[in-house]
Amino acid sequence: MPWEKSFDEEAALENAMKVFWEKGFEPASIADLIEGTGINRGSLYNAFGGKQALFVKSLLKYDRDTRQAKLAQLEAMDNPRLAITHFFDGIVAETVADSERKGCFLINTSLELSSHDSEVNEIVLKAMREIEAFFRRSLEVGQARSDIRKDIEPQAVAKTLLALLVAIRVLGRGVYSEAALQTIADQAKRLIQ
Amino acid sequence: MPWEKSFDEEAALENAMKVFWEKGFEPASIADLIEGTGINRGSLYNAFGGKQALFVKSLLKYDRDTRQAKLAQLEAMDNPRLAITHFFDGIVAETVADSERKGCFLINTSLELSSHDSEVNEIVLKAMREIEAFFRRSLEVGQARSDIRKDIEPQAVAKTLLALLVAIRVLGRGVYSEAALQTIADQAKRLIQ
DNA sequence: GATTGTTTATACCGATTGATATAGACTATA
DNA sequence: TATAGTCTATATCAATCGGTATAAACAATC
Repeated sequence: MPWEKSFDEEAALENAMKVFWEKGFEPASIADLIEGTGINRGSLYNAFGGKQALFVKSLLKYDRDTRQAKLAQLEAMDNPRLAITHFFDGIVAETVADSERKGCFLINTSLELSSHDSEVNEIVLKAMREIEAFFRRSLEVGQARSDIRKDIEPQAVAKTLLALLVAIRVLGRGVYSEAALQTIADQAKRLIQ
Repeated sequence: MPWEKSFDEEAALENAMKVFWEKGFEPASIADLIEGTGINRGSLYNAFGGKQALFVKSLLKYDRDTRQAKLAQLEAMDNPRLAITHFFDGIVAETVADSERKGCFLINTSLELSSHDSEVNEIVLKAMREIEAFFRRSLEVGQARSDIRKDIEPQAVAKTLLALLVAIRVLGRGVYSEAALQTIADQAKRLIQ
């Protein structure tokens, strides 16, 4: 064996993800990705395949590191009502903390690509389904523990919470200020009070 | 005078709008616009300027023909609660009726371009602001007529209604089925009951 | 029928796109 | 030190992008 890999493939993927997240699939050029990752053109193609493959890897990494990690953390709180509350407050805080207002990579992708690429579409759909499932599960457990009002339908309210989440992410990209986003988040919390 | 204009500029703009609506600004090529409008390359540049100018004209036309027309129609009902109810039911019906699931041109644009182009951004922002203002006005009038519960804050609920509208438009592009969208619409109606 | 302005049909421009190929620098093993 | 594998640097590819230019076809006025 001559030489083990030198550049950090995971770090490169992390940087590629940021480029795609910020610009989207089409507008992100190979030149952008080369500059963003810091690795060479040849290495990039060798390590990740092509632009499309790198995008899919980036999206999966985002889903893993951001969405799945967040849901696992909230689930571990073992306090459904508080978990949902934290979720929404966290989303607002996260949205306004990002000076670039990139929004959510998954939701951005759902509007840019989902209709064109079935593999990407599947990733986005799975993420949405699992967030909704998390809400529903939380509502049901919360109701069982008499911590969430029992006159709501978990199935319907879970969908509405996902809707409000999506809206905060979309409107947070430039339309609404922090106060306006927090207003929506507060209404979400009010739904399950 | 030699010859009056022959091709229908308004019809061409209508068709250009559909192309941009379906594909978005970047992915829509000049070739697509030529094919979509049916008019020639030279005529297109002569009549509309360039791609960017044609996009702005298309977006303004959509805003005029779709959003402004809809709000005016609902306002004319002079029944705030029913107007909001009709609005949401109509959006769901409209969303699922479109087999291409194009969503809302304005909202799609807000995610693709608003951060890059200030003129486009202004058009989108104005549209959002006016929809929210319509909701707020409707809620206030409805409360004054004791037709809408008075324990809600029009300002906050108007923002939430806009959020749910945005979400229906986004999730309607491929994530959610008609039933799921209707569930969200029903929750919106439930908010003001 | 000549003139005038609008349309269409192409050819073309420079720039950029994603992608491939090649050559050389580098480092760890043998 | 020779070899093998990985990296960088660069040249290049065909295709496509938005936009411009040119010339012919066309119809209404004079």
